[in-house]
Amino acid sequence: MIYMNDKAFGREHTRQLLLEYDIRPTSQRVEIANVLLTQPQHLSADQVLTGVNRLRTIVSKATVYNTLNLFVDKGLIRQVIIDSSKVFYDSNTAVHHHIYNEDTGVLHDVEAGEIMIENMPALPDGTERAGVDVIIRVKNSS
Amino acid sequence: MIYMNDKAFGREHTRQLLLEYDIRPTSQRVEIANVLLTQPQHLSADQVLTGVNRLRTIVSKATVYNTLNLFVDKGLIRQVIIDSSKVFYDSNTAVHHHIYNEDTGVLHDVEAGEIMIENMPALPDGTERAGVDVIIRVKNSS
DNA sequence: CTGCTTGCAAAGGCTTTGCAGAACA
DNA sequence: TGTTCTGCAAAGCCTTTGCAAGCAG
Repeated sequence: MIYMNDKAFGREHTRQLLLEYDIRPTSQRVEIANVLLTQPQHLSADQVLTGVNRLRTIVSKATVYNTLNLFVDKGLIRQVIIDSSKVFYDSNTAVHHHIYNEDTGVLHDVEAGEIMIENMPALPDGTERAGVDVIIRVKNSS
Repeated sequence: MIYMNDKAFGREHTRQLLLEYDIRPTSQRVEIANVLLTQPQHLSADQVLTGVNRLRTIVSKATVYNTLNLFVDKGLIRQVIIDSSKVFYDSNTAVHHHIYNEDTGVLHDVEAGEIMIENMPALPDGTERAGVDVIIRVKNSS
């Protein structure tokens, strides 16, 4: 299992990481992965696009979208859905939850161990658990 | 009228409900609220549009969107965000959570009492809780 | 060679908005 | 009368897709 901290190293490590996730490490994919691993954890597709082309245009918009979808499919990152117009890509694939400030748009991580969910209800017949998302929504106290 | 002869949610009842939420009960709003209250609980904007115009066109698309946003702002309904392309409007305003079947797209309610969340983490300074969303994602067992 | 990848532009889907006319207090 | 609503069409946003050219194995 790869842990967060192991991900943020140089390009060679990024290449290895992609290979471990069965992703061919093209130069664009390495750059995108590097942005995700180096920047603050929660980035929108547009932020990734901006980050990767900071110095000069390296990757097209279409490739950013396609690559992010690929990474999600392969399990390298996961989507965090906050509201209908805000999809974030989270390079922390460990089980954890989120606190979202509705006023500022800031998203915080909450370690899985910090929240105890008990009495998990019975799942519908023929189904098994795929994941649990907890989003604690906060607002600035007035 | 139509198939909505449900006595529990007659037009007069709906009108009163809107007034309680500080919403002026125009005819369009009453129709939209009626659809939300008599149909299965989780509807997309498009499903609301279809439902309300089932027999003949009563409400425009723009008004459906504007009205749903108004209802959310006023607290009459709430949004349930499943993924970036699936926003549902939930007329169950009681605190509760959801089970989402990723294979079938079916959304189930979970009574708040069925899940115990303990050790709620400290919130960031200057913020107060606005709500907690829990989505249990399941898939069909293979 | 053959199959992936990439990038551009175009297409899509969903939602919001500008504005004029209608409804309502 | 002055506000508030509604509906149409247009505009906006974000994301995906078609297709031709570029690369990799």
